[in-house]
Amino acid sequence: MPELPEVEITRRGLARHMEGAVLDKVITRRQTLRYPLGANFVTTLQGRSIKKISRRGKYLLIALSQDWGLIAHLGMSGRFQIQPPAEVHHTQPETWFATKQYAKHDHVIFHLNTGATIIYNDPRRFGFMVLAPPGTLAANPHLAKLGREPLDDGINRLWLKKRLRASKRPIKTALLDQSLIAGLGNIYVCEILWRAAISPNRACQGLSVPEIDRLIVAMGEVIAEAIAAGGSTLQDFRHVNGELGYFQHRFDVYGRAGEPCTMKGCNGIIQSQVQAGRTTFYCPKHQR
DNA sequence: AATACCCCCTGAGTGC
DNA sequence: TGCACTCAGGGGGTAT
Repeated sequence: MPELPEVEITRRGLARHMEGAVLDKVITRRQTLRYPLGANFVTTLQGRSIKKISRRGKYLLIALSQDWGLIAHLGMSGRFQIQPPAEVHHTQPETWFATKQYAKHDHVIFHLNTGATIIYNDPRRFGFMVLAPPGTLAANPHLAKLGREPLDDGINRLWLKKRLRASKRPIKTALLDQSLIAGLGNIYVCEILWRAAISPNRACQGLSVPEIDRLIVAMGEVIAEAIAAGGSTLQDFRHVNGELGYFQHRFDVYGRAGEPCTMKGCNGIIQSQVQAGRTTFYCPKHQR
């Protein structure tokens, strides 16, 4: 489930098959996900070409012809699936669409001029898609307040120190704050703090410069490794079921309450606690 | 201004 | 086998 690495893997898969293609037909099987798709959703998208797919935090940004944009968020359970081109699309398109069987929670379907089909499935419907009229993408309320990207070199010791200096809240909560750093979620925040050997309960303003440095290094490593792990599973849709964004990745601390800590030289036991309504996993022995 | 809480929704897992 | 209950990786609105 989607944090920055999963969204990035999804982005790469979608980009490979959607960039340069035209949205021949768009089907909405319900009018509302987290938010209403809008009355102009289908009519605006159909016939438009896809120029580029990028990512900001956990948001997918789909740039379309005539400068329109589509912002997509996967929420907790959103997935994109790519289906290979089917010959029948071209010979009998209307029959094919009329008889097509969709899975439960397949909400939005994009049929491309390449013959490929992209299906958005989201059981919980915390995800959403919103159109951005020409020129409005950067100012969109969902994106305007996002913080820095974890893999950008814009995150450095001075900047982070300054942002944490005045805050009494726990570092765990701060790392989940999308207006500080965009893209981290509960799993990877736990992993980052574990690797940086910093307790999730530490107040932001009490972190030393060496600790902030460790945090920055751990953040870069954990996120880059997760993307690499996902990238290695990303295969051509002709050979797999086309599921994007989910991959086998072993976590060091998340979900491991009661298990021995695997940090080298540590013999602690992983604990869990609830912070700001979210479960935190950590090793009380080496995370200080 | 910063922070804490509650809510949206379905499915998977657990215990009885 | 069924039922009740808890929990889930996100974000936004509101209250303090």
